[in-house]
Amino acid sequence: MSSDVEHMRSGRAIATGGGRRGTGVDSGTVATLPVVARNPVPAPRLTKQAVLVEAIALLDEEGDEALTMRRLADRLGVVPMALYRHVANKDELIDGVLDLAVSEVQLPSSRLGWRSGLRELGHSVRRTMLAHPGLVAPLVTRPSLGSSGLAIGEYGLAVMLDAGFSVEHADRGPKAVLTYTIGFVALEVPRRRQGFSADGADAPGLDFPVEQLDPERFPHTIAVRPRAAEFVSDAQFDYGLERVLDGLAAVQPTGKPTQRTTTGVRGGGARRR
Amino acid sequence: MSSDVEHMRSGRAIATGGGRRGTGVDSGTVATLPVVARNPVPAPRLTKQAVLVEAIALLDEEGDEALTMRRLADRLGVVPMALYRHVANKDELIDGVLDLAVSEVQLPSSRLGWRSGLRELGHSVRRTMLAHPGLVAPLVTRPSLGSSGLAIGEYGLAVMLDAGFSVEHADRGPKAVLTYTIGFVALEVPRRRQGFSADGADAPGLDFPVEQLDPERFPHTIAVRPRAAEFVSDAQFDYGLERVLDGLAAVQPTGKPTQRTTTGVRGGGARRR
DNA sequence: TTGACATGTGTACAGCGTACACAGTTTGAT
DNA sequence: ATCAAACTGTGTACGCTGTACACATGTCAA
Repeated sequence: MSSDVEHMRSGRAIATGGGRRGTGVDSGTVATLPVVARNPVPAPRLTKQAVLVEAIALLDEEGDEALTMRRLADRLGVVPMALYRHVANKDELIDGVLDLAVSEVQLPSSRLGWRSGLRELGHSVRRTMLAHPGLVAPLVTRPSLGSSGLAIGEYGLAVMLDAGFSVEHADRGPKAVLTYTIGFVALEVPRRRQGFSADGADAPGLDFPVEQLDPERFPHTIAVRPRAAEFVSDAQFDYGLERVLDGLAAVQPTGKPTQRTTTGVRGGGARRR
Repeated sequence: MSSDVEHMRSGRAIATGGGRRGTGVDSGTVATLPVVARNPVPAPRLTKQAVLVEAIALLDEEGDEALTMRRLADRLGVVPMALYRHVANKDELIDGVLDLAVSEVQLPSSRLGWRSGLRELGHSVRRTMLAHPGLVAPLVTRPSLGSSGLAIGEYGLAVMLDAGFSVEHADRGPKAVLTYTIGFVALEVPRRRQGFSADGADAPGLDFPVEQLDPERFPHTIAVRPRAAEFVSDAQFDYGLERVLDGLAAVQPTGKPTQRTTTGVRGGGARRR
């Protein structure tokens, strides 16, 4: 879950826990006010959590360009500089938001077997990223890998080692799956953003209609044209994912045969179980 | 050829700010010379090409954050707004630069066979993008796909159809390869940017040392730790790429067996044993 | 000569991230 | 009970960004 956003600071210090503020024992200068007027509630101060949560909401609602310190501060009813008491700068804000989103990724059951496990992992990652399209750019752009990312890695590792893969394969296999998955979503998101017709009437991401392609240069592209629009489809995602999984099956240690539906026979189908 | 910097028309005294435009080049003398010194040469005007070429140079030399209209204009010895005669806005500039870079991708020989062809294509794309790290973010971020991108698609399609793959596989297979490749490079570039030691002493992209991971939560990750740094290695790239290719081999039509080459292929070792 | 057209200049503006000095409240030590 | 230190939010200000707009200049066709 989200919770562990901050703790990774080496020193404790940060803490920011929820409840620590004590009862106001003093009275002091406040005397000018009636005693009763003191608000017993410690006042809901801004916290890093609150900032990150609001940031992700802003991102989801208004897109990545809308995420500015000023707008975020506005939504929190606060002046822009107030945010800097809780995040060092905008980069740290984005890292925090990213980790928050990554923490939403649902890890598949660990009883699943390597193939189903990795497949579900890929789907889960894609689902989460599509829910926060504004975070895809930061995801591929930033080097940081929060603890939530580590948990994903741990899952992949575990499921592969359990299946009898060597350490090398267990390490690299899930990385390949995630690389493919993240790459797909990264390419997919901007193409979804600009509308495209699923029937392939016009290929998304092309600056010009297929009609005016030079038949000399692009004979096959023209012939296959109706498929161009498929770059962002579920089916295309599944297809590539299954190919990676097939590739892993091909190097699986022979000791434990998996239910790969045998038959190198075409099968062609994207999904196999 | 980036040096087509300006030309400073002699006649013009108007000034335009004093000192800048230092980009040097010609004719220090001048000034206060006979008024008649009209320049008969039509003057090498700024062109869109020149702007794009200079932009890519700026990007490569100083990183993506350095690519601003003002800095680019400076390098061209011109006022910022002058650029807008050649590109509609910064987005179009970036699209142009991106397409220019993509056009540098060397397509492998078409006699190569699907497996080697796609492998070389992946390597070629990666090589090109690593040569222009500042362009990776735009590559995954923008929906546009210039004609150079189409040529890459055409190549993949051709090599697959030649090998006897069905239209569906010929369409989707190369897309899977490219998705993986682009995803890998996208993840790789920011991790390369922040230094990391290849020996895995500290894993890149981690905000904290492996030592302080909770052994309960991350047992396998800790055990495998030396491999963490490998996220950005050539070997990891090759590994995943070979898995995708294996996956395609698994759905290859049986009619034409391919030489599942175990040979050669650049040092990139991820081979099975 | 004229005048349309293309190209580069200069100024200006809104918006961005954030440095810095300050004010209010809360807390801990005395 | 007092006082100093510490947080946390405020206000102002700076440098940088992309780019709208009006204008100066150079070229070429009529």
